[in-house]
Amino acid sequence: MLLKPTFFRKNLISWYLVHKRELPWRSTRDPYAIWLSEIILQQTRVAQGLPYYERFLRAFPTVEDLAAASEEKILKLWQGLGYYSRARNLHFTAKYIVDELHGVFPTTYKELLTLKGVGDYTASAIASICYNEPAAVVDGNVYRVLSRVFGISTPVNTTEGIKQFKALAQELVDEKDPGTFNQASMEFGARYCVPQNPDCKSCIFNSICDAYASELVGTLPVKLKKTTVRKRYFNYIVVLSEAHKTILQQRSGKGIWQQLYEFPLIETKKDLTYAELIVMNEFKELSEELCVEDISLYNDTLIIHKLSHQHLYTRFWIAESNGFDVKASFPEKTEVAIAEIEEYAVPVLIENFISEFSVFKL
DNA sequence: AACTCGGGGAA
DNA sequence: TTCCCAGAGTT
Repeated sequence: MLLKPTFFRKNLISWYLVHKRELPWRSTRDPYAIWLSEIILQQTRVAQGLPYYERFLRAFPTVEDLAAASEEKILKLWQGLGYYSRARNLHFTAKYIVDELHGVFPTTYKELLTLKGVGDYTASAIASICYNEPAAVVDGNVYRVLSRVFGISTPVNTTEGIKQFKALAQELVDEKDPGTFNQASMEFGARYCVPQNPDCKSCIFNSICDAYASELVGTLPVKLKKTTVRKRYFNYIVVLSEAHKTILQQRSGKGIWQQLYEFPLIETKKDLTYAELIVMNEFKELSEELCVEDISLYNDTLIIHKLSHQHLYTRFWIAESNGFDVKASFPEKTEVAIAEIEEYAVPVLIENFISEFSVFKL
């Protein structure tokens, strides 16, 4: 029973050294760069995160630069990447490291775990890659590889599954070069032991793989199905003044898109017709304050924006106004010159509208 | 233990 | 369409 872990460990690293991709964070052990890359790559494919990593490192070469930046600027740079709390935690932790730790990163798994936005995976990744600490990482790739090779059908998204896979990975991790082992197990899952139709016939592990022997490759890893998605109906009021200005407001409180900007929003339980919208008190108050003269529907067919747990059925309403003064009546709303609208961090739903709406062009 | 938090790519 | 990605924080 000692044979399989040894075989797995040795061959995995050999495979990695031949097949690994050259990625920018693989040519450094600077904890700032590694930390930044790991935060960006949480629940994010390498191809999607890579340009963001390059832009962040160019804009903020050191943790001091990041700490000194405004949250607005960081969120704008993060725009489109999703899971925006990562950006806010990134900023918070940068300031913490500069202000409280004299700009020096913690060097152990245990200490790294105390940083906001750094959980078990990220603490293990930084500790192993930067400081050679044998802390095993378990991400989506590792769950897949280990569940198949070792034939483990415990659901991965349960307390028991998380514990079991972490223990197995910890048992397997190379004590002498944990950083390379960790990256190898993830790379193998991402590039070879893929979710759908992996090429098992040519796999270096097909002689020891439990799932291959028992034809369970298609059913492992086991994952408990998630809850159903919630439907929401968004009506954005895009105000246009004669002075070429519009109104944006910043989302606050809990929920999606915290701190990002959007047009004034009227949310309802069901889809709204023109006649239903204009008799709503919420709409009447808004249009009165903003001196709305005329309103028309921009998108005839609903725009469906899909998030993990929500489907947003969206309509944009174009409201023409002959001028407004938001400071007095709506302190939470911001008057924005249309020419400067791209300065604001907005959700992709809003960005898509801005880039296709003719009035906003040029 | 269950929920929430984005967006995009692949099949 | 469905699945899932170099997960973490909150309830």
